[in-house]
Amino acid sequence: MKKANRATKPELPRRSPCAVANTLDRIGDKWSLLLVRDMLAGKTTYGQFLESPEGIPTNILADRLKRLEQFGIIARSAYQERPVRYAYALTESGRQLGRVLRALADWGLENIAGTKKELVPGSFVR
Amino acid sequence: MKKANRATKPELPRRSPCAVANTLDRIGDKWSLLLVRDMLAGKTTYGQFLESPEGIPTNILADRLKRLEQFGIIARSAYQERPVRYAYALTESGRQLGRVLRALADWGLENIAGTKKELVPGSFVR
DNA sequence: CTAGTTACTTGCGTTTTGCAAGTGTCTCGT
DNA sequence: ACGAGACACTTGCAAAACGCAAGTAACTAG
Repeated sequence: MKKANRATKPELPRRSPCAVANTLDRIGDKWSLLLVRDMLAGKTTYGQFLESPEGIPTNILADRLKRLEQFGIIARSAYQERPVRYAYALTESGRQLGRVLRALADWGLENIAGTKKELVPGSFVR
Repeated sequence: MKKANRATKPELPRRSPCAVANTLDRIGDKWSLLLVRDMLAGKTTYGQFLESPEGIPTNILADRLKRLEQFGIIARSAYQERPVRYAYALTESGRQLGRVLRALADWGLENIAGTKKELVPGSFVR
């Protein structure tokens, strides 16, 4: 797994100047947007993310949190000392991904049988 | 690479009933939505997809076209016999992904410096 | 008969993913 | 003071996905 010190912006190799391509290079994988979904639903800690029904592996979770932080989509802060515990929260930039989430959810609801809108009621309803 | 006969619906293992998760399992990778973008911009052939600036590898392209067809997002049809040449086009379901593309493009434009809205003018403007 | 075009497939080395287990820090109960 | 437990990760390793280059198949045009 990639070794990168927390909170330093990585210069991603740019495939093209396309806004869609560049966005996908940041959040275009199977897990990143699920974490954003969870945060929009109010989750904030490592442990809470692990509880989601999709079952993200712990190493992937740690990696994605680091990436999202580096991209300025989320921010990490200690919510208590002794012992130190961290909370993750969406930045303004991250909150704006709500529109993407909503579009994805709407598409799934219309086009995939048996899918449900929310796991946590009231999270990203219109 | 996965061996699957064309146009048969694959039963994807369902990570959860969440609409977002299920949508991501279909199109949540670095290439699928770029193909949808290209089709919204009017591209239809294998050769045209290869011309896009991101430079998709040929085996990935063939695989993604097959997947998207299996999910009912695009449809393949021969646009000429002798020699047989194929055209790919979005289905109604695929066209509805335009909303996702627009959300992703808007986010990129606002949050990633140096990104541009379109490669082909008039493709998926509001 | 040779070259060119289109649409792929195949091989293979590299990277990413996923599962399980382990580590470090600190609290609490006895 | 000691052991169990919670939290937030890290490490090792096998399996899957990706990416590059080259090869194949079905024609057409010269």
